[in-house]
Amino acid sequence: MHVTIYEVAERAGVGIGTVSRVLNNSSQIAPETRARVLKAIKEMNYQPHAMARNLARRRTHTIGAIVPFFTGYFYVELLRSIQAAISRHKYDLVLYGVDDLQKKEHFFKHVLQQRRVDGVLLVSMRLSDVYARQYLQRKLPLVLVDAYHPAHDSITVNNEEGAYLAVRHLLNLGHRRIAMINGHRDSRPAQERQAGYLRALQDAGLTPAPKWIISSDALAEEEAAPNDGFNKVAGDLCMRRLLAAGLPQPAAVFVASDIQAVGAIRAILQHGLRVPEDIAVVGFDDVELAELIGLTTMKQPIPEMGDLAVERLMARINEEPLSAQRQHRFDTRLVVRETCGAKLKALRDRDAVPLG
Amino acid sequence: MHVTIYEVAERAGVGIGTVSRVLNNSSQIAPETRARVLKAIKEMNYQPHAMARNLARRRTHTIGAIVPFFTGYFYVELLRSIQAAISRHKYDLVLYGVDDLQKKEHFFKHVLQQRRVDGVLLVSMRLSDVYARQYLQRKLPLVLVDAYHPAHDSITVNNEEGAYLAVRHLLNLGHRRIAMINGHRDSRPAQERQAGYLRALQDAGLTPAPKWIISSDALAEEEAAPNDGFNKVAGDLCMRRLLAAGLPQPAAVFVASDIQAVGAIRAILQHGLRVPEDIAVVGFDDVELAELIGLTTMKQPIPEMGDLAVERLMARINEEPLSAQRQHRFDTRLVVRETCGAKLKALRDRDAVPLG
DNA sequence: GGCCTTCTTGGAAGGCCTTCCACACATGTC
DNA sequence: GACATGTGTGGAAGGCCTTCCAAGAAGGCC
Repeated sequence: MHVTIYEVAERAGVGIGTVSRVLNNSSQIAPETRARVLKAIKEMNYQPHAMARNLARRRTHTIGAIVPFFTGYFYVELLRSIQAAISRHKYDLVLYGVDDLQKKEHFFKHVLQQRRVDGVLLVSMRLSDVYARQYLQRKLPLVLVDAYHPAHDSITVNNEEGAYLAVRHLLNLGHRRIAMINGHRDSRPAQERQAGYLRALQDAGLTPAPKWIISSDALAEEEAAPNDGFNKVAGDLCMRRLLAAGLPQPAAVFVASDIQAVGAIRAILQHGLRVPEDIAVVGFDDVELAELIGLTTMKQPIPEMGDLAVERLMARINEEPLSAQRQHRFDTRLVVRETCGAKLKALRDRDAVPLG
Repeated sequence: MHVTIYEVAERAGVGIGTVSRVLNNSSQIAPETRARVLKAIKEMNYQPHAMARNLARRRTHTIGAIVPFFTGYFYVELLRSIQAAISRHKYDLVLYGVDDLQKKEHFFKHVLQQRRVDGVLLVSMRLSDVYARQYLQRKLPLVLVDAYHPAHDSITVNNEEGAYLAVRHLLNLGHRRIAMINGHRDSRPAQERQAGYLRALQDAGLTPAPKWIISSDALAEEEAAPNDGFNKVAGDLCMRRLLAAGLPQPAAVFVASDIQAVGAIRAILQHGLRVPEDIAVVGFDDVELAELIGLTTMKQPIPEMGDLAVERLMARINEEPLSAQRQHRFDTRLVVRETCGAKLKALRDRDAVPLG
């Protein structure tokens, strides 16, 4: 039914090996022969059968991405850059969307064992030592993005420092009563961001108030959406708790993700308070959404992370000798918009009558 | 290196055919034999080689999705439901993200010719007759989502009616000066939405003002982002044009996509006007974002569309005799939030002293 | 002319599975 | 006992490519 390499070979009056060599433009072929083969290929509209190639080459020309698919924006933007980079390398991208963290093991296994892919990108998910070892054993290249394991390449962000800078910014604006809303603290980024928050307060000589650190894992299962807690509902609920915690109220909140910040802002407004006048808000991620709503936040270089992840993975797949460092950590950058009140303050300061 | 079916067969003391039959739990196998084979499989941690299976079965157990990847939210949400549905069918999803409409042909060809996938979902992209025919010829199942071609299955939304209802809603609120902002009008949804807008005005006895119908294709190439024009920048620029068109100003705008509406709203605010008091806005799509910013919009049943698309595709792949209808058209539903001013009006109406 | 290289080419083997045909055996029927 | 039927199994063929080995042809050298 479909044209095969045998038919092409026959038509071109050559052997199948020759056709294959033309296809993979390998080694030396007489220019005249190559032309004949190419002509036959064109005339018969021949396309090699991808599966057969994969089998013969022991390469699938495909990479798999295991991505949490519940939250949204951050992953989407990452996925976009990953997809673009992979496409540049002429690889296919198989997407394994994990909509429930319970199922992630299934995908780990699936990808690992069926040899459908040449390499794997694992996004924002904890890799257990068991699987870390298995991937190494099977020599299946693996790059972690927004996640970390000492035995594998990883692309992360300096979460601790980012959180530190975010809180520092709020401190510089004169705030002292600064709360924090976090995702589930079993994730590494959540832990690191909290550490940064604490360090910033301590460096400023402030004592963090436990009741002002609210994580979505503190919420009842049914309340917060499940999974990693980095979602709008969790942000909303955490903020309500914070507001219900009694006076004095925090004057500012550092929220560990933009999407939670959206929920938190809504809760503040519904409580009859204003952002940033009554409560200033700084988020983390800088997803597109943040710009739309004027959220001050820490920018993660999402496209760069995706790009680098793919480059690393390709290098592993092609067994290029890699430059020493296997772990890359990007810095974050403060993006000042409306919700932190900095612009408002600048206006006021300008208009204020100098006392001196 | 890897365990093969031969080794399993040897260990279990059976033939390879038997192992294969156990693997595909096909036909009758003596329970005792099956148990022996399963035991061997387990002991050797055997996993069949996906590529070899694919080659032998002439099935890839993979479906491809060609999705425009530049705009964002609508596609993401669709993709999420597609991914979930595919995963339920134990299929893999290969994602072809088209970041530039110029490249779409490349993917059409790629998918078509290399037989990497058992079926294709084509999202929001026009399918030329040439490719429509080629897909039929090669018997590669194809389902269009948010796109239409008479020769293939398609899942669409009643855009004309949706737009009609949106404008009707604005009319009901008492508005007469209603403008429209659209995406590139070479896309079918854009055309249909415009048709609905015009019909609503005409039904109300109003004459549409050409200068109040602004499409992103009217913008200079460099200004608007490229591709389909359904994006924030285009929305912003179109709105500016509208405001620059002189008095009287429109009192309401129907925007053909939520993401453009976001841009439009920003333009309105920056122009010193208020939403909805000075200009009411209604969007189209109801992406998550819409809820976040309180945008009144026409809801497309995005998850249902993704689900149905996959079901249809699976039915085609499995050559199930399909129920007659190949084209499915979902209805849209008005979701009233803040930007249309309906809630505001309701408040006022309640507080107003009855004149009678 | 004889021998050695260097190009270029053909095609078998191999990658790992599914499927189909054939066969062995058990059971049932008259 | 002869035959039909049904059940369970083995393994060759086939799916379509890449790769490697062998070998023919052509050219160079003494």
